[in-house]
Amino acid sequence: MILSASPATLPTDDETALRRTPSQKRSRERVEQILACATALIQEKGSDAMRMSEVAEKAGISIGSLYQYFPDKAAIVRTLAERYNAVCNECIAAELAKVTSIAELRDAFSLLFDIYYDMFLAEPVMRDIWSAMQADKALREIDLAQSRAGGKLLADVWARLVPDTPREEIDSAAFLIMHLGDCTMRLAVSVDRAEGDRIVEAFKRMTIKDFVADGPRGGAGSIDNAMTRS
Amino acid sequence: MILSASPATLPTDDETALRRTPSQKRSRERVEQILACATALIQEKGSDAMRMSEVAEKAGISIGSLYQYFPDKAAIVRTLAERYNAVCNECIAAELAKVTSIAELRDAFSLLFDIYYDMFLAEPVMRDIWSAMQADKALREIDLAQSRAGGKLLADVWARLVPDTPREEIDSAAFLIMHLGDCTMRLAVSVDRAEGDRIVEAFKRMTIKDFVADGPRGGAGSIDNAMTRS
DNA sequence: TTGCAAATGTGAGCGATGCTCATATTTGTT
DNA sequence: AACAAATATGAGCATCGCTCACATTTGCAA
Repeated sequence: MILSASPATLPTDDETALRRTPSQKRSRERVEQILACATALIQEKGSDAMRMSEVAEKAGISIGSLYQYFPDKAAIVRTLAERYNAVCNECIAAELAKVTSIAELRDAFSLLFDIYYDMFLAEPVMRDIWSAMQADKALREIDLAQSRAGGKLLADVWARLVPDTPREEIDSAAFLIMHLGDCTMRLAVSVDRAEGDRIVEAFKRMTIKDFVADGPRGGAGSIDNAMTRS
Repeated sequence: MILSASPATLPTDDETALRRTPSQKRSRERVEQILACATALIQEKGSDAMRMSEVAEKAGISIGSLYQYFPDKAAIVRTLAERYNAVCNECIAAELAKVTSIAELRDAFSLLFDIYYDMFLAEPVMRDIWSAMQADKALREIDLAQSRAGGKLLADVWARLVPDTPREEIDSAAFLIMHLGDCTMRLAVSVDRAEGDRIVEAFKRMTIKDFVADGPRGGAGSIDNAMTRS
């Protein structure tokens, strides 16, 4: 599991998500333990079926203690979501940093979605959390913020490569692509593996055509550029 | 509102969703009234915050009567979802029926997503239902079935136009495009109108490039066809 | 019209669950 | 040792989906 493997390198919890900032060592450990137990329970039965009483019991603490740190059940899920996002962000930033040409952008994008797909396949908890997303408004906002952040990274690169396209258009297209990447992953892992693979490939081809055609508006390479623009 | 405007032309309720098939006129009216009140409440406060007691009260019936027809709260939402789907299906089938060339397919697709976008903009209840989707497994399956159904319509047309592409690949790509269409609509209506418009346009361009390049695999029109295939 | 079974209606209340709060215990500091 | 701040506790409250035993209405045959 991504999170438990290297908790030290991950960002500290968003303070807004915690009810009380743990100042003593014992309580800081307890927060980590709560998150670990919640992760295990989500893996076992899903975030929806996860009971706060179960989390407390598994962590060996009382219900009251649980609520000392997390204002509500959703806050636990949100904290985990933000940690997963941080991992994704590092991947995206690392891959896009190297890009200096459209061909490289295409390759980076292809690789990025392979990595992303592997993560989704390997992390049932991550999948569950994104499934629960729609039910929680705050979680949805975290998700969109994530797509915006990734989209901005992509748009910065993209804008440099196709300087004649309006920035607004680039931003919206990059935001959309990042978001649809998420959607594609969720879809791909919900069907059988063979179809999941075909779906991910189809998505990559679709988006890559966007790049090869020199930007979101379609460039000289696109046959029907004039018609599409009208 | 789509549903209340022409309830007679809509498909009768999926029998599996109803606990008891209403045989008398009174109860059939009651089912419709329940759905109408539920729609109003979802519009007002969202399906999550909608209380069964409120639905009963607004419909002027008892809690018990409510549960005579709908086995649970989700069943009400599901029934509404299926009605919205039926409307969408008719649109898709109607537009795709006319298509005999790739250019026509492109135009039909463009028009289809404009219609779809308008529906999403005009129907807050529809939006809410799709947001609640992830929380309900059965609802998610309805959604995927819908994408599969639309995808099949698209794949049939597509396969005729690009006969050399493996059918499996076409099916997966068409399924993906339909699903991503949904995702794009949900995203577009969750941001401000100007950005929503740009997002829908970006999606259409992305998918249209897919068609113009002669199929999901990319055809002779695609510059880097050989590279993409490898 | 009357009688009767099937259909439909009712709402008190059960069970489950997220969460609170008054109180008890532990920790760090002087 | 004393004390305040931090932390821990769990009985119990409030909410909500849903059930069930019983009442009422409807359609129909005699």
